[in-house]
Amino acid sequence: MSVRVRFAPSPTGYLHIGAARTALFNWLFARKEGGKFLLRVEDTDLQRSTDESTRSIIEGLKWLGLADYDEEIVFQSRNAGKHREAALRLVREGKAYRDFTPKAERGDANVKQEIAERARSKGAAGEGQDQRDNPFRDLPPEESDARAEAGEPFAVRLKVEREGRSQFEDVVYGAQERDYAEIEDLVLLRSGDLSPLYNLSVVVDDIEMGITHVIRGQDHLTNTHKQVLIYRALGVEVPKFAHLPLILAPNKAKLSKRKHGEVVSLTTYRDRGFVPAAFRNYLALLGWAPPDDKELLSLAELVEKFTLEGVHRSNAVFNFSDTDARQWTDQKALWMNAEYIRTMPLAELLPMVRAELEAAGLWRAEYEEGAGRAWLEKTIDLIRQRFYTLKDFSGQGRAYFGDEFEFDESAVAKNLKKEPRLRELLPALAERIERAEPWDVETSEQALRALAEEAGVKAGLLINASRTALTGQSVGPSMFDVFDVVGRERSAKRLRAAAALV
RNA sequence: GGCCCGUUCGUCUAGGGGUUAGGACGUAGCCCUCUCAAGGCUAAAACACGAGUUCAAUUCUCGUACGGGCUACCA
Repeated sequence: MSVRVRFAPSPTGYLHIGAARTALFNWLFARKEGGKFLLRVEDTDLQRSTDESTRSIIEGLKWLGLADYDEEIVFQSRNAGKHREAALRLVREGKAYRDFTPKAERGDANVKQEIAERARSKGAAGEGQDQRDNPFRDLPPEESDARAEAGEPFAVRLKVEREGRSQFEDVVYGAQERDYAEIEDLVLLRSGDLSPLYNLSVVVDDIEMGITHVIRGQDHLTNTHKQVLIYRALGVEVPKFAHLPLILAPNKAKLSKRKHGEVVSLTTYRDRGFVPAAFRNYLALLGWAPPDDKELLSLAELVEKFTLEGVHRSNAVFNFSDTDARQWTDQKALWMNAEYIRTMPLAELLPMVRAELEAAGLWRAEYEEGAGRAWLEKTIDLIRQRFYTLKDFSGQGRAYFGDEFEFDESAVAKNLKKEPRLRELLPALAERIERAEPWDVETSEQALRALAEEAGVKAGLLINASRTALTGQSVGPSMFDVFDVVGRERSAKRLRAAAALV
């Protein structure tokens, strides 16, 4: 049977990086196996689900290059009828039962509190109250039918056997067993509107979609037993399960939007200048490792090397600091982004730089073609060597694309103010530069070194002063490349202007 | 509380009965050098603990500790 997997996010917010990784692993597995990658939006919680979240999730997948799902998106809420039908069928077959317990007795108002109470009261076996004591569990079918027909509200619960163990094989975590006594008679359909609950919906949809491998976060591992029970009751073969280790915050807690903010949102990485391929590469290495030491992997290489067996069982810590701005996200992710920026084919980088320059109002029509285009490519290739994110092109790289840029105070202090003679040397250098023939990297260097020698100063003095004069900064590419790219006139102008800063 | 899962440098990880426990990020140093990166070289840095099995355990088994997940008429 050919592989069919799905990514099934619930649209209750932006795409979480953990979810993004789950999507990636599903995608990689599908592509590797020549199977289908499907998308299902689990929007059954109408209160919390929004169309905007759905859009942002799809956008996120698109950004990561995973939006080529093979079939129409399935919206879980639209299948509620099927889910209900399946549960009602189980009632008819005696595998599930109607629970007529009135609302007042349920006490499901504050569940968290209930769990806490349960923790305090030792000795209570299994989850919650043992539903096998539920008086409605063995209600004669006729009576159950009669009460239902009379309009008495009821929930539908799965009848879990009293003795025995549930088991399944997880591709990542191995053989899993759980005592039936640990599993309550889970609710399939809510009382009143008979709306389906998560575990039922997932199973029915996965059956409907012909899912062969359920690849999802480890937080679903324990509940998988419940789902296996539903598959069995429905008389359907269970798919293969592969649970993924979780991504944790530095304090080892589950990474959550509420507690950890924007670092967990995929859109943050897009907005802060990440190259999609770089972030995808980084994500792939969280909870999985290739068989060799190679870490910089293209999508094709990831597909080739990916195996579910290579996924590990221990959770991974996503290392970042909320006090140190330089470590706003994991250092390795940042490093990988820099690596991609400086080594990826220029043709692939260009559109991203363009978008960044356009957003910053630095894009010019002349960059489209011809000499302007050639200049743009040369310049980007030069400055990208030192950049970490796409944002740097409009930030640190600003002086290359426009005449309005800021002078870094410490750079001015260090490279301009330290030597009063620069007041005269800078204009002198400007003159020499204007006379350099032909104008290129060699002649500008000769001009500068000649002036330094005549004036009896170190070439470094003029070089560093020039760097600050031309770019406002103390760091950057080789100075003569900067002269070249900034151009003769602009260079001379900036050198003269900088004399005033000395 | 119960059940389940996990534990190799700060972080991501490789490895697996006998290894100088390997790589990457980060950190430090040196080289290169007009600055800063990049690059090259080097360094510091790990098998949670205790038993057992074994000639030998980081690797297997069992405990303990610690961490995580689940435990809803949420998804």
